[in-house]
Amino acid sequence: MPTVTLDDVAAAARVSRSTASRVVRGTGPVSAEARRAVLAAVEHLGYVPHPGARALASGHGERVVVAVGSPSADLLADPYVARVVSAASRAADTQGVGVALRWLGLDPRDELRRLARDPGVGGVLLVDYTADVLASVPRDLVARVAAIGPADGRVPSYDVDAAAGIAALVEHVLATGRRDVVMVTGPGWLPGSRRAVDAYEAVTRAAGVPRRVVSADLTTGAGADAAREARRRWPGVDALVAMSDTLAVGAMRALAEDGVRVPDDVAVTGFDDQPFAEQAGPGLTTATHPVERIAAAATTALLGRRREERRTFPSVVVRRGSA
Amino acid sequence: MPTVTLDDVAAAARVSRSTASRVVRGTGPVSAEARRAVLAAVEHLGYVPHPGARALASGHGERVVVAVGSPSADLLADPYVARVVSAASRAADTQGVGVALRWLGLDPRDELRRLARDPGVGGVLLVDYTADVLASVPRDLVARVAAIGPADGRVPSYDVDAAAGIAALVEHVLATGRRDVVMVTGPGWLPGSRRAVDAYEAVTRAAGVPRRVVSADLTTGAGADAAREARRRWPGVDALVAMSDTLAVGAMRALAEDGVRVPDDVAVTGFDDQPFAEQAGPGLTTATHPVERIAAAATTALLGRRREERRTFPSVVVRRGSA
DNA sequence: CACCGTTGTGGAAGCGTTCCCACGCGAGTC
DNA sequence: GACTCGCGTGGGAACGCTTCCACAACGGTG
Repeated sequence: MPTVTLDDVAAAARVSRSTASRVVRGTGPVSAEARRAVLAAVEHLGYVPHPGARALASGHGERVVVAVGSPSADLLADPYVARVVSAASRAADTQGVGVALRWLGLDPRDELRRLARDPGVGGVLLVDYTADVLASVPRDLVARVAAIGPADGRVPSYDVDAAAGIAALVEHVLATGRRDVVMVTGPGWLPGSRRAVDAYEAVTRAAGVPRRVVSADLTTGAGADAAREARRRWPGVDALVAMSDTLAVGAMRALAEDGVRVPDDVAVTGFDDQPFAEQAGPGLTTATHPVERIAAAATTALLGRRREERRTFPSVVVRRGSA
Repeated sequence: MPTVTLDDVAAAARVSRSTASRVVRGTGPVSAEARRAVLAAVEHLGYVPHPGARALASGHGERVVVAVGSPSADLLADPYVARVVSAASRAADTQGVGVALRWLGLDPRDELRRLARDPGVGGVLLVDYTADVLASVPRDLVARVAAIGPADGRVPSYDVDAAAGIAALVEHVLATGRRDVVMVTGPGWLPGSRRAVDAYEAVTRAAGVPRRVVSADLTTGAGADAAREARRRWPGVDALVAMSDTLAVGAMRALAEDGVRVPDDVAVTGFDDQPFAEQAGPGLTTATHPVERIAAAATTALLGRRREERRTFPSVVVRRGSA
């Protein structure tokens, strides 16, 4: 089974290799007719660009590096990161390239510079980053970076529509008659935290109910603490809207230990629809976070050198027992 | 910063590019003097071979493919697979290579042949495979394959010492006075199932208590069903030893719904020590499964072309509330 | 002393792309 | 009608490496 090259495609389409290359990469001026012929040939011959050759000629490489930008290395073992890597690996496989996982460390700027210089790196997928990290992306790397999560305009962003998801959850809770809804948000350095709070505030303001926010790290322990803090500060609380399932499960645990019934006394919602959300206590009401689709889209875009400003993926509410 | 090429190295060492290449790859006859000069130049200039150029010229790349051998594609999204991919990606990154994820599909033999032929593939990590898949590894691929899990002698195996882990759990349960211990094992096609049962049988036989086994798919639903089946068939059951945390959590759920108290009426143990094991009901007693370490070791061995027959990693019991 | 294999070496031809440059061509401008 | 302009196109030189081949120098063999 001899490998199909761009020359084969060009010959089949009766154009030059240059034109075939332009069509495949989607750059430069090409007549509609030539484009059609080339695409047909690609389809027919089953052409797949050779990543090595591409890397060699273009000067920048093939590997996709999933770069974890959190200040701590713990998140490298995080299930969320694992899902991103896994989905990216699957998407990369179809293009004949591989994925690597790296922690940006304590000096992200430096590590990003190294990434930009590495001839083997075709693209960088940013995960769990701070605004700081986003700003340290070197200019010459920007074209090869995609952020999994919110971003400013400089770096393209692939993200769940968390604002809509959180808003829908808050509305759901209000629709069931709750009036004292506390938002449990993430740490301040996480860009998503701000966004979640904004969505929550918009809905609660419109509904004329009070706005109450507590902040916590994204662990079950912190979720438990947050639930207790909320009940202490606002004894009348009848709903807890958490920014993540992890937080929510922690909160439910604390409530159960304190003899508070879920959802009868306090409704609880999470976010992400992780596998354990289904297994937790009464079943956690949450909103989906299509991590796999997001990571796959970002990877494909990166490898295709297609540039998109931002792309958001819908989040839908999953009703279970907890709210 | 211009990239350092092999020509630069050759020039600095006052030899030809050919000789420099021989030294770098460690092949072919080279005088001691030339070798020394080249290595010094490599060191001094900070030379790193361009993986793309290498792949292009040599015809074969070095990507590591994580191949999922289960009959169903669902397991591609499995957290276990995600952990393997994630750890492999991290290990691969240190060697400057990438990892791809692929499902072997309904005809694993065919897909494995394709992998063997693919010039971009440096190694294959087998995951979630049947004995069948193991046997279909083509001869010329064997040297580039490692199995994450049990294996026959043909393919090197990197695996947790599940037998010891299960045995320790059964012993722990017996030590707390249980006498009617049911093993909940996985589906027959999974090589690990057999092993778990063997370990269970050895310990129960030695202790002179009855041997009782039910089999189930590795889902919470199946775990719930298995728990009910066990109680129906053996009403006096006072302990459930499951082959995985997922199974155990499902079992606990069914028991709770049926009004059976854990651990007072029935003790439950899992295996894997997954994150949710801590959060489940009374906290799941389980045994560790160092997936990350296993995957990392297998990847490193594969890339270093080091061949090991098999390597097992210890599993230790984690005591929580359920047993 | 012609012949041989062995050992170290350099030259050069690719590998499959991208990208720069030059070319032809028709439509506008003076 | 000679001129620029822009578009679509093709040619060809890289890109950094591996690998094949040729060759020189050498000691050993008939």
